[in-house]
Amino acid sequence: MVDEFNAPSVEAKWQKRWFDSDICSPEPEDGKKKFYLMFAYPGVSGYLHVGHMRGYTYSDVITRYKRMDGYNVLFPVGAHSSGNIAQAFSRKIERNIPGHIEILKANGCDDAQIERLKDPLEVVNFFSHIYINDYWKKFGFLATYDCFTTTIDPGYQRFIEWQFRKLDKAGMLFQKPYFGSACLNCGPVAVDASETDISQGGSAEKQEFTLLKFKLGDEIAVAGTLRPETVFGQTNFWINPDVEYVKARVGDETWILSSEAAQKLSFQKDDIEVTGRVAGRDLVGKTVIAPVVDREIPIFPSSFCDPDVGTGLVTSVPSDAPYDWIALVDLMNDPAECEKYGLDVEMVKAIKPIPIIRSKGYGENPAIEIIEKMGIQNQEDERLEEATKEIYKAGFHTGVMNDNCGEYAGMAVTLAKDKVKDMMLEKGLADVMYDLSEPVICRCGEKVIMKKIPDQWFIDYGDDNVTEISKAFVRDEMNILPPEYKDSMPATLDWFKERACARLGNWLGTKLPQDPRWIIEPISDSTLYSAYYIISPYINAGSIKEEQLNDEFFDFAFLGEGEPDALSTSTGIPVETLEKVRNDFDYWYPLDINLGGKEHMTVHFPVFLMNHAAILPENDWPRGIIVNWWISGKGGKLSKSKGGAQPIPDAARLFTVDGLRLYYSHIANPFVDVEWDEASVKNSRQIIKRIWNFAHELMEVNGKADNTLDTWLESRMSTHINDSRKAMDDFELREASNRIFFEIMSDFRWYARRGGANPEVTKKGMNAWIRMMAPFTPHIAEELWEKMGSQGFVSTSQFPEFGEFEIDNSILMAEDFIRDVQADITGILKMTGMTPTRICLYTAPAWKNKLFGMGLDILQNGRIDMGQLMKQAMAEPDMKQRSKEVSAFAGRIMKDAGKFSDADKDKAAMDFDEAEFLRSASSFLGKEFNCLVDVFLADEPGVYDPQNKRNGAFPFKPAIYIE
RNA sequence: GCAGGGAUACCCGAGCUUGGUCAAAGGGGCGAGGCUUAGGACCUCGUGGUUAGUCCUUCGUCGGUUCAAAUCCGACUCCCUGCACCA
Repeated sequence: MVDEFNAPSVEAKWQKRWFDSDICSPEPEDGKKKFYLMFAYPGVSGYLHVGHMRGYTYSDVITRYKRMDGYNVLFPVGAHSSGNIAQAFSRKIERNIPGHIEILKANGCDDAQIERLKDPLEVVNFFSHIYINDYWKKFGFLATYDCFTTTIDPGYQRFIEWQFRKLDKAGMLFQKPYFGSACLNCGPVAVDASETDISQGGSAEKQEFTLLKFKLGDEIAVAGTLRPETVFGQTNFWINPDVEYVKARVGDETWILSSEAAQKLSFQKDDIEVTGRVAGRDLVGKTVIAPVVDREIPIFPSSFCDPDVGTGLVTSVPSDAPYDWIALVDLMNDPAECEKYGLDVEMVKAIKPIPIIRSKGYGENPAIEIIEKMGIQNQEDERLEEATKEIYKAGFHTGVMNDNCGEYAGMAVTLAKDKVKDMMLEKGLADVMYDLSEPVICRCGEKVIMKKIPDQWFIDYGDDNVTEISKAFVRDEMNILPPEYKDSMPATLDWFKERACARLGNWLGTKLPQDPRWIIEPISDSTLYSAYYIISPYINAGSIKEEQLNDEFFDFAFLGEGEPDALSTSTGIPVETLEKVRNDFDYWYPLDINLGGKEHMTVHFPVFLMNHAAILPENDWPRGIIVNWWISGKGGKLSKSKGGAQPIPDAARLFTVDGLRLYYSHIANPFVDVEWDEASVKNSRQIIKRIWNFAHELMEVNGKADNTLDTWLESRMSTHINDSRKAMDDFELREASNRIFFEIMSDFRWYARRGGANPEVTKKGMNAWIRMMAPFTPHIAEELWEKMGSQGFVSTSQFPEFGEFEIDNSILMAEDFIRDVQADITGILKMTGMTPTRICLYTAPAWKNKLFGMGLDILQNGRIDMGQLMKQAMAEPDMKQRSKEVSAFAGRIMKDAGKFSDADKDKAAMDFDEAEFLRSASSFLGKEFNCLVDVFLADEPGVYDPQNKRNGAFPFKPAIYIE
């Protein structure tokens, strides 16, 4: 019995040997082809989970293959540490957020370490080491660890400063006002579902309210709306009688609005000052002049006006706003309420909705329709939100403005919305206010508001030139997977306009060189780092000092500008070092593959490409992108109860590293999300063990040579090598691993089952097999490689070449044939339920074989052509005799012949002697079915055939009679 | 809102770009047998319905193109995903 596969010790053994060798520190070699791959580095956000290892593992498998295919491979790793994640992490510890510390402890973090992690820099430092040592090295990644860098390293920051000066020179940096979310204590905060900065409101959206100005005597009542195009349908004005509004001076106007709105606007306007107050109830019953339509409309009371939404004042468009209509209905039905404010009920009842928009699926007044449809009774009904959204959606997408909308008549709502807004802004009838769709609370507990940033810095990704050259490059030069992403990339590049690239808060990152008050934000400092990886080993080793990294250095290293002698004088870097750096860059660049998760599709990958296009010459632009999807838990995140939440090193122990690597490679193609399913992972682990045991059995093989079977095994290996190579070259890891880990194994089994036992051929096959496994499951491959007595690392051996094995198509075909016969016999046995004592096989008569040969001939020259076959056949006297049979058989023959349409196969088929082959295989079949097996020719006179089965024989499908 | 993806047999998942060789790869699960009777390990066969190896009906729904469609076209229904200063 073989020793059990001791994964932990085998893993440790080979990892030590690899990392003690120089595999991971490649040097440029003249004349040797190179391959440069990186994965989008992870943000330092704490412990990672097994899902993250999927894409990283792809990277290692691909680069291992390339290395074995004769490439010099550069595969650097790094960590993204700028932005607020490290800080957010520290703050979570300080605030003792539930669950946070538990996760740390579960991952083996002790109290003292947790205490130290209150410092964001320690977070970066600590987790960088975890990523390298506990994840990537533990998984056996032959990455170029010398390159490791994080985005807050001083050298990296010099690089980013250089990059931003380059962007500036290219005219891609500019400033303009911007409205962003911010906390009054902490400055700018990100509002997003991950809620790194905030404690509540992650799903809030930025909303733009158009502020409509209504004349009310000398003052202006300001109503906020999300639908400026509906001003044509205004019938009245809503105010909450129970709210105290404020008067505020804005420029030379006096506005009436809620105090909350005035507060919000104070962060968005330079000159707003609250000057007084006015009770809502005091305004009820007055009239205002509605903008655009210039109509006098009455002010009515309502309870739905929320002072914290918009301005707390609302213009009423009952045709298209469910709230407005139901509030009117409420008021009509409540004479007492009218009385209270001195309103004439009849006047209220006289208000008629004004149809302004035709939407698909709705009549004149969509709001009324939907209220009736949903059975909404009054303005307190919570479903009004839903109704509003529904109408908004229908109106926005399908609506067309009515004839009563002036110059906008007939215009689609999507267009009219902005046109009407712009017109009002231009004429001074309206203003704009930004708000969040729901309350957002900062981590510090303060409310998050929308704030005007008058001089926000942007990168102009809308630059026509950069956009166009990037699009063309994607189309003509880049290898992007999946193909759908390649197809949509040009549209994404077009869509990408300006992007805010720096912030004023207290974040980790590089100061904007043009204005050091700003810190460059984390997307914008991670677009060109594949270039920095080339020089980071020098900085890590101390042969280039951070202070020597001036712009001239980067210009020389990355652009080849300047002279090394002069540069050496100005920087103090030796000329040889400078020349080596430049040579490295020349050799390794461009990047061949940037591999990253699907979250990068709309932001990182496009800006990554466009920065290259803007700064580097075209022959240094990236050649490829591979996007990988995620691993999730059932119905969402990975979790303790459903598995997959354990620390990565624990998973590696439990499932073995090779098991996990095989799982990632084989479970699905890279372009779908995968649910972490522990049964599947265990199965992958089992496969590793199975291969271990099976390989040991194969090593014991000690039989005789059998030319047919040996050649068959070799031929199969040839096929597998050819197809695996093709799959790997196309980055189809699933296809390749399926072949290597399942099909090759099953071929070895078949070989043994048929009686193959040649130790030389077996060892030769195993030698290739192990090399093919190596990119996927390097640890077991190395161990088996060593046991087989091979020298050196399998990791640095040559991936099998197509010519290593003999290939004989006729033998491949013959084995397929015997399997078909076996399957047919099994089928009959299953149907009849009999236990055979004798099996008789009858090969097809000569005339059928002849006709079959004709069919193959015709097929070789083109497509199936029944007419020609019949014509040709009838010319032969022996065929003519049995013309009826011939025509019946011809249709079938052409169909079967289709199987041999392959040029090699049809030749083999023509020369194949079925009877002889079956006779040689009869002892095998006899063993399989445990009975006597006889082979006859169907046209042999007087053959034993009690049930007259032999007439059913076809070429490659012998007739079968079973007793 | 902008952009994109998918619906395949008990389950997961190939295949669809280049229509025929697709009843539809490969796993898992389940069933039968073997091997072992030490740890649910391993091997073989089966797993739409039928019949001596055939034939029939299937690849979200409806319709179309074609001698021929899971594969091409149109419509529909239902799921999912990314992005919006999060990386």
